[in-house]
Amino acid sequence: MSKCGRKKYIRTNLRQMTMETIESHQDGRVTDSMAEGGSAHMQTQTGQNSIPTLAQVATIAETDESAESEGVIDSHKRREILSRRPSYRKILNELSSDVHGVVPKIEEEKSEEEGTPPNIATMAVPTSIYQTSTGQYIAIAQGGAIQISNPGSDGVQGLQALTMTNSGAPPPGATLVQYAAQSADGTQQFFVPGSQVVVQAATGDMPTYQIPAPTTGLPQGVVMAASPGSLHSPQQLAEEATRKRELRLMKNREAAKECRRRKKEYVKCLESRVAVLEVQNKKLIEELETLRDICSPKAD
DNA sequence: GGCTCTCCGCGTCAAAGCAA
DNA sequence: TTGCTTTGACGCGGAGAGCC
Repeated sequence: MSKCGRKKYIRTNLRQMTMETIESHQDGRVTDSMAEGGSAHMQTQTGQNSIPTLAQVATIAETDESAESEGVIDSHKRREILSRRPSYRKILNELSSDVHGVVPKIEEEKSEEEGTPPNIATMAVPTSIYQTSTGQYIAIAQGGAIQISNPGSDGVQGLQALTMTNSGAPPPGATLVQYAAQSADGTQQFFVPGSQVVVQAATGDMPTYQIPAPTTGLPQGVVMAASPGSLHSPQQLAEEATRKRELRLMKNREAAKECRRRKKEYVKCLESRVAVLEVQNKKLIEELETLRDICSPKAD
């Protein structure tokens, strides 16, 4: 069996286990909501049968539990929950609001910490971080110092000197950045926050990029800076499409990492929850046995 | 040492979810 | 409706353990 074959086998088993969990719930209190879908498979909006996810199972379990404790269930709400794809963050945060102290809350975006390239994280806290089309990171500190790091290098090794000029008559609030392009084609593009997108290049051997202070009301977020000049030629359009794709892939790469981290945290929380409930269950069984002994003494 | 198995993380794609 | 985010699924490669 190949690697992928084995993985698929494991996944299939996981799905099977999940299905069994769902089916066991069909005998219980959530049967009405499950019956709406017609089967244990979730009915998606596109009409496809999809396998319920771990999170959905957890949601069902959570709903089941709350039904037991509160006795009142909004079936419509449950159907709504079951029909949606879950968000680990949301589920975990909801759990944490229900069970304080047991389930740690997933923190919102730690942008300062997680969004910072590893090579820059150990240096002075920058106010802006840009990425060039070649993967280099450019950090602009509050003092105006600019640092460039290569993604492959470690720490300060990737730093490159950068020349800043304020000569001439720059527009108010603008800082002129001169960066000697070292790529083969001599082109450099920056990814800059949306509120700071104005990039201007001078013709000649040394391209000049202008990054004014954020004065616009544009939403924050990393936006790829368009190369100077018009984008009307097919080649430029193709380059723009390529840049957009690279940006999308980069974002999705980071999103996937974050999603996996959340999923791991979510699974850990579920495991700890299981442990707590098992202990509770054991205690209740012992209590029940004790009460039985008291209420029905042996007739000797 | 080489081989196989198993686990893990990553990058990518596609589709669902969601907010404006 | 649209654009962005989130997440399941897939394939790949690396690492560690066990076996020969």
